[in-house]
Amino acid sequence: MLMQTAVQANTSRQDTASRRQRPVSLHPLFGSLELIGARMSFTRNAEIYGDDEPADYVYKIISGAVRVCKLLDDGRRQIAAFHLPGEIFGLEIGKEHRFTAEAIVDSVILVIKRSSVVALAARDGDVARQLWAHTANDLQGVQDHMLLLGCMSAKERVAAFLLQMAKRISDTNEVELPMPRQDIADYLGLTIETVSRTMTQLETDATIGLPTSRRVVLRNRAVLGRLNA
Amino acid sequence: MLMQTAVQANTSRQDTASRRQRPVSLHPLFGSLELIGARMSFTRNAEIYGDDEPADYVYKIISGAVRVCKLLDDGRRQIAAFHLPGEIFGLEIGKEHRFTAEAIVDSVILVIKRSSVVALAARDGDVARQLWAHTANDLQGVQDHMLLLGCMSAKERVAAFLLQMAKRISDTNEVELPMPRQDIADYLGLTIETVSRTMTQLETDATIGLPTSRRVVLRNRAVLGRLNA
DNA sequence: CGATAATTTGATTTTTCTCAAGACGCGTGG
DNA sequence: CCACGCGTCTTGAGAAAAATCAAATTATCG
Repeated sequence: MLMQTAVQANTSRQDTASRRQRPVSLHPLFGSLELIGARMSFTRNAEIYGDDEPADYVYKIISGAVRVCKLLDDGRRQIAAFHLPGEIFGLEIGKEHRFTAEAIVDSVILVIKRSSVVALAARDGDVARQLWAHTANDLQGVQDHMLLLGCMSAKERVAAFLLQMAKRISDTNEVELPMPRQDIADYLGLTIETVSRTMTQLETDATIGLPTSRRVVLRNRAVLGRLNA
Repeated sequence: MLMQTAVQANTSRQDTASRRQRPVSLHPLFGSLELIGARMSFTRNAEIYGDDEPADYVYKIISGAVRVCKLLDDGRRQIAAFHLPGEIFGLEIGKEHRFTAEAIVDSVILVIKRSSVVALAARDGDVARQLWAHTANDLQGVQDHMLLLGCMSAKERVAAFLLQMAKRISDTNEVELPMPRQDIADYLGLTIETVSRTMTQLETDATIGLPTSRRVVLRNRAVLGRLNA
């Protein structure tokens, strides 16, 4: 259940006054969600919701980062997506979540009752369309990810990942990755050693720079991009 | 453009009278589509729609089988999904298709104007929800596929594929696969040789039988299922 | 400063791919 | 009816990619 988990993980909840001062998001549908959601804090590695739990809430990241993943019985893990501030996750059409969501770093997350969003959609066709659009957008993301997992070499996967993160996090040539190597590995369908070696290799190529293990400088986007095609 | 492709591929179109005799599908939303769609025939390997073409139509398979795929510049191909009779594909929220759809075998397909479905959704909230549900269902399929591509060994992928096809095609222990080995390989992110070898190995194990290369008998579902976890 | 977690690196094994060739199935025409 | 050609499938041998196992190095935090 969300509340059990969240309450355990929650270390502080902003009061209503501080919420009101926040600028409203520009996101078409979910801008108004700030008004009906509650902020919650999750510490690093805290579970936000679990696989098979009721999907009674929708989440929007205020700050931090989240991984959405599935853990198989034998310990193998696939990370389906990373989410960053401003993004919405956990919206399902079915009754239950199909994946687990965890905070990658300490995160503040807006938690909205799903029923209130769905009720809004029932009255307003625009909102209904935006729910559809949101799911369609998720679909597109997973489809792109599928191409990566099905077609690409380790080097291509890492390159595609770095380009994607640079675009999403800073849209510059320098990124601070919020997630550890193991998360990157589980996202890309590789082992942590292969991710590490590939990064080193890209650095040796002078395709990227690695001031620290988490900080990446894209030195040659042409090469990184060509690795995709 | 659909019409260019489809008209080329189309060899016969049933007349209105014969369409009317067909039983209406039980699918909640799309049952009524029979009334507003046109039947078209596509020969084996004919393109139904192409990547980046306008997504002006939605498709429902009457008979045959379809692959939805993407071809990369360098010739690598990823098959995102197979579709079988009764299933709907090609529904997009954006203006253009993001994948290519091709007939795997000679197929008869109902072609429906997207605008007529979307117009219906604008008036009827139930229909709108069903469009959403359809996309959510696609999402679920791709998510499952992602787990397969990201986590599983060749043997596990083939086993999962065979179980899935058996369930969808006949729900018995014997299946006639409509697609060639190369399609299976491109679906599973493997080479044709690895698929072939894995099939042979499963047959040697007595886990499956292979009366012909396309016909598969599931002899030991327990073993096949355990390969998934 | 020490303990712990995260990352990198090395050596080796396993898996899968690649390249090559052979076998099989099927339809066509002799 | 059989031979031929063509597309599909299987099999084998060797190469390449990535995984695994193990250890060293680096960063982080109290």
